[in-house]
Amino acid sequence: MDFSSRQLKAFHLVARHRSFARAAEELLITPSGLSVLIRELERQLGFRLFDRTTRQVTLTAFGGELIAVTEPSLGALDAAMSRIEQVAKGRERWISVGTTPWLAANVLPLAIKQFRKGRPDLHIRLFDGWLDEIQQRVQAGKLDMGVGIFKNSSGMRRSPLFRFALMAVFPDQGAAINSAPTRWSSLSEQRLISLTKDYPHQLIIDKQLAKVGIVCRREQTVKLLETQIALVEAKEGIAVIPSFGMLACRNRKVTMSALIDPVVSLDFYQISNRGSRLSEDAKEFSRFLKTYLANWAGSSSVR
DNA sequence: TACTTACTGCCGTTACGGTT
DNA sequence: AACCGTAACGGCAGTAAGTA
Repeated sequence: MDFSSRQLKAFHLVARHRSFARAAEELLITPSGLSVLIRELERQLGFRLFDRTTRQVTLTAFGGELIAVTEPSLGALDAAMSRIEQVAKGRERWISVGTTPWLAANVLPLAIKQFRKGRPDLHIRLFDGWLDEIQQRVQAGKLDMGVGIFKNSSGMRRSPLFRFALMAVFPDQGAAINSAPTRWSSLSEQRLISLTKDYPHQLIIDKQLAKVGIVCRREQTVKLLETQIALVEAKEGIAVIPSFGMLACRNRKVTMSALIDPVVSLDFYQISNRGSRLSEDAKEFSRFLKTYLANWAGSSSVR
């Protein structure tokens, strides 16, 4: 069996458009040419990919299986080709990094700005999305790396970037940071403003609360860290957040306090595709980010 | 060794026919 | 009329064999 990436691309286009004519248009060939392309692919594979009449084109069961198997590879191939093309064309170099929206809005841009002072030739493309979305893109080769609280997963290379602590956020107590730490046990009976379970750190917080047998009155569950902090400011309850969330508290009348007994840490990881080597550029940015996060945490005492 | 020629395979087109 | 399939054909590039 020996088929070309062009045949594979043609197959995906016909599957997507459910039409030879429209797929051929996108491929910039005539429908007849596309028909031959698909027929030849089917001959090489030894099975039909589409059931077609002059009225409709539908994927066969085998075609459906082939789509599922080849989609990630084709995506990775496209991404790799476009990266190589960019390097070949403009000598400009790109790496792409995915992270969650809050980090993408509050932490990464400044890190990128600082990194680019030393490497103006290397551009960073930032993707903001949820963890599963980032993981899928890394797997498909559309992102060089992802940054966040990722679970270990087969096919993914995961390495720790930084460790954050959990902190409690209270309505204003006269200072941004309360030097006296807060015990988990003292959260008992507090009204808690939580994030949805989309956030892995919320699961860790819930687990810790359950572990030490604390029953909090679950006041509200919200989607954004900013909303969570704003509700604490409005004295609707308290929150438990990762220390990197301190940025979100800067312009709010709230007081943060380190949580102890026990100190619970939150690991931030960098993930990349196990199947492909991380480029030297991506490795360089990764090393920079590690140092940057450590300095950033130190300067804003968020550890 | 360098060049020419013939062959082969790939990719595409046009023209036309069949089906809905 | 719209759409897909088939047949015939052309252009191009690669390869093997022949020749000076």
